[in-house]
Parts: sequence; C-alpha cells; structure tokens
Amino acid sequence: MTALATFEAETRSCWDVFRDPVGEPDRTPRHTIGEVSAASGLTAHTLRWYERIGLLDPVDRSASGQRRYSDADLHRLAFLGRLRLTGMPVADMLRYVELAREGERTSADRRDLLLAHREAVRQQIADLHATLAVLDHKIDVYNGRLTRCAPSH
Amino acid sequence: MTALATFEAETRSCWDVFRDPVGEPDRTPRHTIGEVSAASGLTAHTLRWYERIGLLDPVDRSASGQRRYSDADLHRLAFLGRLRLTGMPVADMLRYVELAREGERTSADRRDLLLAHREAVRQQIADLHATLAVLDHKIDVYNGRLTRCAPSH
DNA sequence: GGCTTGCCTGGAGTGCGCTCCAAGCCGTTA
DNA sequence: TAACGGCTTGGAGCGCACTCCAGGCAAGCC
Repeated sequence: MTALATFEAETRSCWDVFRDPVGEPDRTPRHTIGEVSAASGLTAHTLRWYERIGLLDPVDRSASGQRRYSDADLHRLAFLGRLRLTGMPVADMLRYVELAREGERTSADRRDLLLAHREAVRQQIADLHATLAVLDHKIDVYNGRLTRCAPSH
Repeated sequence: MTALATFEAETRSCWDVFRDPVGEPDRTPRHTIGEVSAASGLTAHTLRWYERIGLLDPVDRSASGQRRYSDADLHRLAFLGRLRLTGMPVADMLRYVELAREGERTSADRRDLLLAHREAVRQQIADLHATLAVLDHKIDVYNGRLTRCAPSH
C-alpha cells in the first residue's frame, strides 16, 4: 500500500499532483518551470518571483542550473495558490510561510492566520451570493421576463 | 401606496437607501459626500474619482458647490459597489454605465455583460468553497483533531 | 554548424485602483 | 472675529502584484 502510494506519487504528472495534492509528497526534483507554470496557471515569471521573495524555498536545480520542482514544492504551491486565489495578500502568505519555517512552536499562530482567512473567505462567499441574487434579478429584467420592478439602469 | 412609497423614500436615511436600494428612487439631491462615504464604505476621494471617470453622472450641487447625492445616485452606487466588490474591473463597470447611457438599444449588450459577470461570480464561489474545505481540514489538523493526514506545512 | 526552444539573471517597468496633497471656500459655533 | 470641520479642485503619488527586458547559456534536432 505504501509502496503503491510511493510508486503512484513518482509517476503522477505535474498537472495531476498540482490539481490533487494529497498524501506524502515525493521530494525528487523533476518538474520544469514550464510544466509547473502550465499546471498552476502562474507564469514562470511569477514562480521565480515567489521564490525570490521567499514564498517558496529555493528550488532544486538540474546540472545546467535549471529549476526542477518536486511534488512537495507543488503541494505548497497549490496551497499558496488557493490562498492567493481567494484574496490573501502576498504579505500574509509570506508571513504564514515564515512561521512554518520556524517549526512546530508557531503552529498556533499559523492556525490563527488560517482562521482569519477562513472568516474572510466566508464573507466573500456571502457577498458573492448577495450579488448573484441581484444579477439574477437584473438579467431577468433584461430578458423581459419581469417588466415590473424594472431597474433604473 | 405610491404616496406612501414616495414619502418613505424621502425620509429614508442615506445608509438605509444604500443598504436596501429598492423601488423607484427619489431624485432630490440631499446626501452629502460624507454621508455617502460612510454608508457605502467608499472614501470621499473614491466617490469623486468615480464621478470624474464617468462611473457616476455629474452629481447635483448645493448653492455653495458641494455635492448632494440623490437616492437614485445611491441606487446606482450600490449596484456598482456590488460589481466592484465581486471583482469586476472598473473598466468593465464603465463600459456597462456607458452602454446604459446610450439607452434602450444597448440592453442586450448590458445583459451579456452581466451574464459574463455572473459566470465569473459563480466561478469565484466555487473556488472559495474548495478553499474553505482545505482551510477547514488544515485548521482541524492544527487543532490536533487529526494527527493522521497531517500537512507537510 | 546553425537554428530553435526553454530557461537563467537582476533590475526596471506596468496596470490597476485608489489615495493624497496643497491651497482654498463655506457655514456654523464660541 | 476667529476657529473649526467639511467640502472643493487638478494633478501627483502610492502600494500591490506582477510583468517584462536584455543578454546569455544549454540541450536537442536538421
């Protein structure tokens, strides 16, 4: 079972690992920056920049100096990508990563950071749902289904 | 009923009108920029800037030249604020407003714009829910409820 | 050998959405 | 009369998150 999991981890494509980052990640460096860019939707520029500012640990290099990302890198990147996509500022992501680097004793701080972000996410969901209702209504009006209650614009 | 509605519209506070912009809006200019700022959460700077770039029609002025927003202004502002809050770029909002100024013949274009934004909103909601699941899981781990399946960071 | 493709670097540049500045006017309160 | 708070303007400035540039290296293929 463990052997199988390891085998699968080693053979999963960059795209697959990024999309579904579960289990113990492999640490062998094998994905090029182009592959990671395609899988993550981040540009190669952005990936290098994330590394430069410390969001990612220094990535392993091939013999000729090119980056080779491991599955573990992809796992972290997938999580950071989710935080970013849901509106966490890069500065906060950086704080989270730096806390993580300090080890076990900062876990309460990290949890609090995630708790705060969870609240922000819930708020965003509420805002989006409220807006969805407004949009549905207006679109109905534009479709001519509701001539009463017409919007002023 | 209409008389009552009109009466109520004239006596509702800036805050109330902004929060619940329903019915035929009154067009008498009566809210100061400070009131609108407090009600909308937008700074006075931003309100003036929105007007300057054409998101809002030129606002009525008091005898001494100060802005006085009508309920109709608040209605538009509330809608624009929702679009903005849910990630529509200012340029797209501007396009919507400019189409609206051209009158009835652009209503199909406006509807399409809102349809596109509705899809974007739905996508955001999906992203947020997916992230919420990840956050819930990680927070559980940090709370020590799940020692198995621990994250790498 | 020559061409193409992909990647490397530090540092400068860009686009967006505000945000602020300086100088001044108006109306109210003391 | 003087101070104060709120408002006015055009234009400059700012913070964020990338995004790109110039110049160069390395590997693969015809």
